[in-house]
Amino acid sequence: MRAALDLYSERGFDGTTTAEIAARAGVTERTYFRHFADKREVLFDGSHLLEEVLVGAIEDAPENAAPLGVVDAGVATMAAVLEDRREFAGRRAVVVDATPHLQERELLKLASLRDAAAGALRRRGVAEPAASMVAEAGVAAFRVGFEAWIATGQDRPVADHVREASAALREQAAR
Amino acid sequence: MRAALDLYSERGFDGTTTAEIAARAGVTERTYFRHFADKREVLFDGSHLLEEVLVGAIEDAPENAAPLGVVDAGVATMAAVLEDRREFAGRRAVVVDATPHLQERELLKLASLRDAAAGALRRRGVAEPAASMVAEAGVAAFRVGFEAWIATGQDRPVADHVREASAALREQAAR
DNA sequence: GTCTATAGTCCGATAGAC
DNA sequence: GTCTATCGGACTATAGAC
Repeated sequence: MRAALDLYSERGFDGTTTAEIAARAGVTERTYFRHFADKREVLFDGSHLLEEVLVGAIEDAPENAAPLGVVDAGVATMAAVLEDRREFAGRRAVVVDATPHLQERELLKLASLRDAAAGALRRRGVAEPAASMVAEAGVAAFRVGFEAWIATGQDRPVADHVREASAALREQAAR
Repeated sequence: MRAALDLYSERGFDGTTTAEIAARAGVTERTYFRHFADKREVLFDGSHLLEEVLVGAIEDAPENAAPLGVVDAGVATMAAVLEDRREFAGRRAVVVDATPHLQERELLKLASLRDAAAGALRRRGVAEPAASMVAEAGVAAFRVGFEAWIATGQDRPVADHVREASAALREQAAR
């Protein structure tokens, strides 16, 4: 993973071959593909951990709490996990933003996060389309907040940015 | 485009080669790649048209209309464009839902739609992060409404489903 | 670890429309 | 004369089969 991020940063995603990543990591190309399904996946390894945090937060929330509040709290918790990895997250974000192929994979991971959150809400009794829309809103706040955190040089906690994004949506919905 | 959709429906996306698509359309493989950047793009050709509809609707809205209302109206208009193509849209949705590679591309197109809407809102003076969040909410309503339309056999207008999704989010935001 | 199919790029040639 | 469409061959890297 480190070898890949370094190479993608140095030469760009398209300018890097899987053989080069494998060589820098000291393994063969076949071994690379045994660990990661494709050339992109190497940058998305920890994403299922975030999903567990979000789903867990939704499941553990008080029974009759408002769905949007539950999800907003969950995504803020999830964001806080990234606070410790700010350097890796920042370098990774630069590469992803520069590469459409990586953006696609990132969006698929966010969609998986959103589906998991919507499922957890439905299990709490939230009906459709409310469950899907609340999940979308939460993941959107996470994404927008994360981007602002990266863009502003990470001087404020990422969870603050995320909460600011969800507050902005609530305000607009009330107009 | 017809050749590709037919083949993807018959044999699946992975079971179809670009050479086969080209052959069925009566051109060479090289010609296929001059029209479409890759194997996926052939199913996403009209998407920039939807973007124009949405951005146009946002630009033409009354000056001090509420941003979320403007975007909701815009995505409902955009959805209505698909009403005429319900058969193509339905067949296409089946293939996309079955194929992660195509889902990724679909998500990228939705992200492009979202960025275009956020940009149009900023030009109207909406600040961040409100502009991004309102754009996310609108595109989410479009996606959720479209899926419900496909899932229910298209017996009600797609724009109805989209409006129902945005109404559900407003309701949740008020709790 | 070996072998192979296929997606996708780069080079260039040709030909009709206006 | 320029624009745009088709086509061909050779090539490389990704990714899957075994």
